[in-house]
Amino acid sequence: MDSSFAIVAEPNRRAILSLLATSEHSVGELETQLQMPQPSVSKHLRVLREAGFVESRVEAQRRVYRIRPEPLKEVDAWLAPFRRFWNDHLDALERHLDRMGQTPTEGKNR
Amino acid sequence: MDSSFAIVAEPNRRAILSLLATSEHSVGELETQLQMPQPSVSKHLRVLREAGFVESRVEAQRRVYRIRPEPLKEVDAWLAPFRRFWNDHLDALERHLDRMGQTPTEGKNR
DNA sequence: CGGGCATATAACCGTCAAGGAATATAACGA
DNA sequence: TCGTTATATTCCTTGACGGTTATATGCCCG
Repeated sequence: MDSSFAIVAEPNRRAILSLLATSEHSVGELETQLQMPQPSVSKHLRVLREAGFVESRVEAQRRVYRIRPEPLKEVDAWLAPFRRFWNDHLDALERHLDRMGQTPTEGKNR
Repeated sequence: MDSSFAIVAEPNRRAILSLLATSEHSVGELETQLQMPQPSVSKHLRVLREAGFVESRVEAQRRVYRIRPEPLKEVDAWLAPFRRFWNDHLDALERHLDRMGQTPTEGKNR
């Protein structure tokens, strides 16, 4: 049971997930959209399914796959501590710097 | 030059990044904190450096590493289309499920 | 200059996972 | 039932990656 990151590391799996992000798709649809051999698609879907990234619904002879959010949510959660490196609203950063005693000479005009 | 996801897939590299998320650290500090052989740390740092996840500053005989946000930012960006699966206000989620087709399983609250 | 500390690189090895080809399973229609 | 479509599984090979050990590089200080 490797980490969710290892699952998402595979480019084809990311492609599959991206397609499923928009709407659910059958194996055949994924196959043609990605121009990738069917056994490959099935194998990646198996990995994704067993890792909880997708689930499938049976519809006649087709299996229709859709996203399951939980594992990607974990990935998202792991990123949280890093978001401040880019997201940070400027004012929060400024408050921090202010608290640190830095008087940013000038260059901050408002 | 593989994708940023492959870099982050490695658990030890994630550990390194997590440590650096708080503050910068020298190689030796990482080595002891993670209880991992020094060559391993250096190799992972090399991978992280070449992929742009970290950069190093020379301080006497030490190299002090710190985070560079860009690649993680890319990862974060890739997640964007999926966020609506969990972040979204409940009613948006319901709209989504409606669009995805009716799966009248129970448990419609969370 | 020489020795010691801090970090990087090299070489080797084992593992593991992805790709491809062939085949198996399952469900539909006639 | 048979044939066809849709998907899953198996087997095999191959390449990449991480761990380990040993060695190299670089910098400081006596």
